[in-house]
Amino acid sequence: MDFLSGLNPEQRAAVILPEQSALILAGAGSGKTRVLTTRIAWLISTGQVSPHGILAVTFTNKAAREMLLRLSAMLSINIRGLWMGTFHGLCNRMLRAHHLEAMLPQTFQILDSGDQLASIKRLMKALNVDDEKYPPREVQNFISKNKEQGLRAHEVEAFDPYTRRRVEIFAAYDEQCQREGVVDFSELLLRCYELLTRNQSLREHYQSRFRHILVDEFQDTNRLQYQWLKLLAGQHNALFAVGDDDQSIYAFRGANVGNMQELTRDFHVQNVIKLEQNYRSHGNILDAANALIKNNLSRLGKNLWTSENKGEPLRVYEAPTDAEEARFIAEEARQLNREGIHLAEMAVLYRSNAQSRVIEHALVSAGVAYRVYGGLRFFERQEIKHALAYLRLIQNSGDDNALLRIINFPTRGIGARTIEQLQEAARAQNISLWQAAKQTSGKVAAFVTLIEMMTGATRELPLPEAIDHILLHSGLLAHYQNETGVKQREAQERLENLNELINAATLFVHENEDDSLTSFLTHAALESGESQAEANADALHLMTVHSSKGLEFHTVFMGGLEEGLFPHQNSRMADAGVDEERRLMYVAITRARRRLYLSFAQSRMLHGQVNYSLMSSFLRELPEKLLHWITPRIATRNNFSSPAYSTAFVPKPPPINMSGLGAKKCVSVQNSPWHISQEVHHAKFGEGVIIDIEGGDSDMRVQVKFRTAGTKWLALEYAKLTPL
DNA sequence: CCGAGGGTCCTTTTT
DNA sequence: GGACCCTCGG
Repeated sequence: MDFLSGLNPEQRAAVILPEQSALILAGAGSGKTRVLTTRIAWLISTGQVSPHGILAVTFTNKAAREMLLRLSAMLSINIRGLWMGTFHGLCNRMLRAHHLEAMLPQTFQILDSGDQLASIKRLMKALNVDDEKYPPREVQNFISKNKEQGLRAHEVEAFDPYTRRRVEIFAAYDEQCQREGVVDFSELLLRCYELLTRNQSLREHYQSRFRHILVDEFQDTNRLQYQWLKLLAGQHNALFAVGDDDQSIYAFRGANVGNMQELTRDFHVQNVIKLEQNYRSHGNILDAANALIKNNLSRLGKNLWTSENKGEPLRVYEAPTDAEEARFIAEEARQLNREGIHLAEMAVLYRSNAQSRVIEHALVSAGVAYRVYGGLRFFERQEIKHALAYLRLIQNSGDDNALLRIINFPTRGIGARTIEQLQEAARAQNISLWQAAKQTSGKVAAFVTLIEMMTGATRELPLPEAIDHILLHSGLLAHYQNETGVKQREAQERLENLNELINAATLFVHENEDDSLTSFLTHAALESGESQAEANADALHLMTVHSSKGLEFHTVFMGGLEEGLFPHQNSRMADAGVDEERRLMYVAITRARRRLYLSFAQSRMLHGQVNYSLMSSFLRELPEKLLHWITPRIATRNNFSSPAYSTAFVPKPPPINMSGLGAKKCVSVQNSPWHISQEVHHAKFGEGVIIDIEGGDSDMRVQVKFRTAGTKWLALEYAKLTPL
């Protein structure tokens, strides 16, 4: 088998495992996608199973596409019968095929999280629920979390009135969705799971079909997903799970790393294969990653190694301010680019999105092209959702969400009062808003006529032409074309996006056998699309550490390594939160192939206020010998004081903008050895940073933010503070 | 029906 | 600082 050549012994062992369940612990950069695809190719080409007998599951559409692409490059035979997709995509497929058994209309629509929230708000209004006491977002979370645990409203344990009320809303919400023929993301999974649980013949059909089930990123599965897999695997099928517990960074959205241990128990996994050889990074980078992640106690255990050389040390930069840090990154990226590294081969990673602003500003100033990942996706844009709502209403008149979105957009003089009356009428007769609208006259009736005309006119049209028709006759195009003044630019962009929607539909029709409207709407919901075009342009990548998972770059800038930001303050509360933050840092480090910059700032603008922080504890966990400090290294790291540091490396004192007290403070700062942002040590409280200073020479008091002991005011006369 | 203005919140995200 | 949401006034 020529595709087996080039695999290392562990990869090969994983690929040619006999037909049994297995857990492959695949470290970062160890070639896990290759192992997965080669395994499938090997199973098929050795005749052990036909493509028909394989189910391959991923989390993202991107991963599914990539696997399919690689697989078709390896195999010459037709792999049509093979099911490959995301959990949601696969569940959708089963539900459509068995919609009657699943008690859904064939053309059921999928609610994205925004639609779901709108749906919940509408319901709560109808039920007269106080949205101060029950914030809709929280209710949404409550519903999704429970569904992801496999629980229906009546199965949720509610011991307090607060939870009981939320359970009631949960139940009413599910009823509303059922009535309207819509399904939210977690419902796709839960409904499919229930379908297979209740329907023995269907379950047995799929069980006997999918002899091999392969799962990517297994550490990210939630409870329901694991149960779904277990159900499909039954007693006899082989569940081949690939994952990395050290890269589990999605506990906050329900991922359960424990599924890995559970898998080995439930499926009597004989041997766990570890892929530890890394094909991505130089040695120093891996050594740093290994040293860091060792501090997590509950691990399955793994140590990355490479046959490559050590490479260069990690470069550490301490900046006085976030703006300075950004300026450094921009400058360095520009320099590297001049030396021949493509901008697209570099990435700036950060813990939270708010950090991108300063960096973008610096990049603009330095004239460095960049691209920010994340943010609004194509199908989530307001104008696209409006256009799709027309299509949804045409498709399924029971879709109240869709009707409400467009009944007065573009404005056609139907006000809030009219809409309320419509909702009351619908509720009273237990009918859809559409049906209620049909009973009225006047402006609402005109709207009904408009939709009916559209329905008739588009029935026989190919999808792109149908969309074109709707854009024109709904008045959407005219609405944006008529925008003037400050909004004109924005409207122009929206018009371009609407045009792009027609292109997307054209492409969709070309690429899919099933080019029905339902299919397109499903596509829009399940694949919200790229956030920005121009993927080919050579631009520096900006993204959160989370979204960098799975990617790699020649050079990585990891910014904002400050205690409280990374690890994030809020993670201290969460169960094993700091461990998850550490895994996140591990992900960040292992993105770099050749060069890794680690930087932090003494002060940072956060929530509109200047914030002073200590260096991240994660940076301290990295072995000194792997690091090269670009700025003078911090004194504590040497165990001797470094006078050079404070004088040479605080070019300008951080701004203090309290007009009245400002002058006094500045004097104090200049005359005393203490200044804001200075790192200090206290005999009892440990290490901290000065964040405020008050009083004169003799009765001077400083406010210190300690690493562990919180923030305290200390009188310098009494407190034993030593500069670090 | 719109837009200005005020209050509130602020970690991470895919489907 | 700024995104978002709601309210109130024209």
